[in-house]
Amino acid sequence: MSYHKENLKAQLVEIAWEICNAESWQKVNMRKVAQKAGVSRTAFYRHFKNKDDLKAELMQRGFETLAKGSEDVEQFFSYGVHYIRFGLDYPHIYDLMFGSTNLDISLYPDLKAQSNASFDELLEGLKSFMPDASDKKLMIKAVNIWASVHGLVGLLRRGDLQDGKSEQLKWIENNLEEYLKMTTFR
Amino acid sequence: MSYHKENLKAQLVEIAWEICNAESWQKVNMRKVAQKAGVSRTAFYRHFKNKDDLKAELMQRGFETLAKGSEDVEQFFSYGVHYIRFGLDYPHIYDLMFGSTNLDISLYPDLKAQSNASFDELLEGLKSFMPDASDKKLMIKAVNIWASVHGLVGLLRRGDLQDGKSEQLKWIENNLEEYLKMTTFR
DNA sequence: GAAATGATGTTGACATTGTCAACATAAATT
DNA sequence: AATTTATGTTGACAATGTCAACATCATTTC
Repeated sequence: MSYHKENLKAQLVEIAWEICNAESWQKVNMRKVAQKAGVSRTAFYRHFKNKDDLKAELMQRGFETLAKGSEDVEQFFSYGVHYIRFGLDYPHIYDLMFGSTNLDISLYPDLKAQSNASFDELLEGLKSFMPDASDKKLMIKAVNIWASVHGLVGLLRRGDLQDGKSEQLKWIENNLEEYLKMTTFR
Repeated sequence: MSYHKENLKAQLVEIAWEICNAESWQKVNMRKVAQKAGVSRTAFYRHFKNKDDLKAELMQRGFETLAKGSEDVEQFFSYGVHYIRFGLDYPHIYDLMFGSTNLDISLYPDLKAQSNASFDELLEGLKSFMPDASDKKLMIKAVNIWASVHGLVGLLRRGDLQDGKSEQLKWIENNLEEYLKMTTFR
C-alpha cells in the first residue's frame, strides 16, 4: 500500500503524452493528468518545476521518437520522408517540437542539442550525397531541404488547399520520396 | 459624452493586434484589451462571439496586411521574398495565420478563402514563369516553393541552428532573393 | 414627442486552470 | 530510534474567459 506511487513522473509524462498526441498541448491540463494518474492535483509539482517543464519533457520524448524511428533509414531521401511522416503521424507532438513553443528553450539545453543534431544529420547525409560541394552550397541546400520538409508538413496538415487542389496534394502525400527527389534535385 | 464608444470594435481589434504583434496571441487577454480601450471587461462580447472570433479577425487582418504589401510586387521571386519578410517582420501574427491555430476554420470561410487566394497567386505567377509545364508539375513546384518559403521562416525564426551555422543563415536572410533563385530553379 | 424596441455597456458571479503554502506521511540516512 | 529528505494531500488564491441580469443610449414606431 505504497502511498508513494511506483514511478509517478514517468506515469505523468506518459499520460500527458497521450493527451497531447491525441488532442493538443493546450488540452493537457495538470488536473486532468493528475486525476488520470490517480493522484492529487499538485503531486505533479514534486516532479516538475511547472507546466513548461512537462512540456520540455514531451518535446524531448518527441525528438527521441523521431530519432529512434530514423535509425534504420539508410537512404538519404528516406530521411526526409521519415520526417514528413512523423509530422503527419504525430501532428500535435510535432507542433510542440517545431511550432512556436513560447518555451524559453535556453532553459532546456538538451532540447536545443537534440534539435541541432537533427539538422547535423541532414547536413552529413547531404555531404555524402554531394561530396564536391562547398560548405556554403551544402548549407544552403540543407536549409532548403529542411525548410521544404517542414513546410510541407504544415501545408499537408493545414486544410489550406483542400478545394480543387487536393488531387495533387494527395499524390504528393502518397509519393513523398518521389516528390522529394523531384524537388530537391530537379 | 457618448456612453457608447465611437467604434469600439475597431478599437479592440487594433489593441489586440498590437499586443499580439508585440508579444503573442497567448498574451492577448480580454481584460487587458478592454482596459486599454477604457471599457469594461465584457463590453467585448457585444462585438465578438468569443475570443476565437477576435482571433479570426486578427488573422483576417494579417492576410490583408500580407496581401496589401505584395500589391506592387511584380517579379515572381519577390513574392517569395515578401512572404518571408512578412513572417520575419510580424512573427506572432504569422504564427496566428500559419501556425496550428486550434481554430475551427470552417466557422470562418473568409479566412480559408484568403489563405487559398495566396496560394493561387503563387500558382498563377509560377504559370507565367513556366508556361509549358503540366498542371501536375506546376502544382508540385508551387507546393515546393510554398513549403520552402514557410519552412524557411520557421527555420530563421526559431533559434534552432544558431551555433556554428549562423554565418550562412545570416547570408540567406540577407540574400533571400538569391537564395530563392538558387534553390527554386537550381 | 412619447413609447417601445434594439444595441451597447456595466457589475456580479462562476468555472477552469496553474500554482503556492502548510501540513502529513513515507523512505532513507544517520 | 531519530532525523532528514522525498513525496503526496488539502486549502487557498490569482488570472482569465464567459454568462446573466441590469442599465443606458439610440432608433424606430405610433
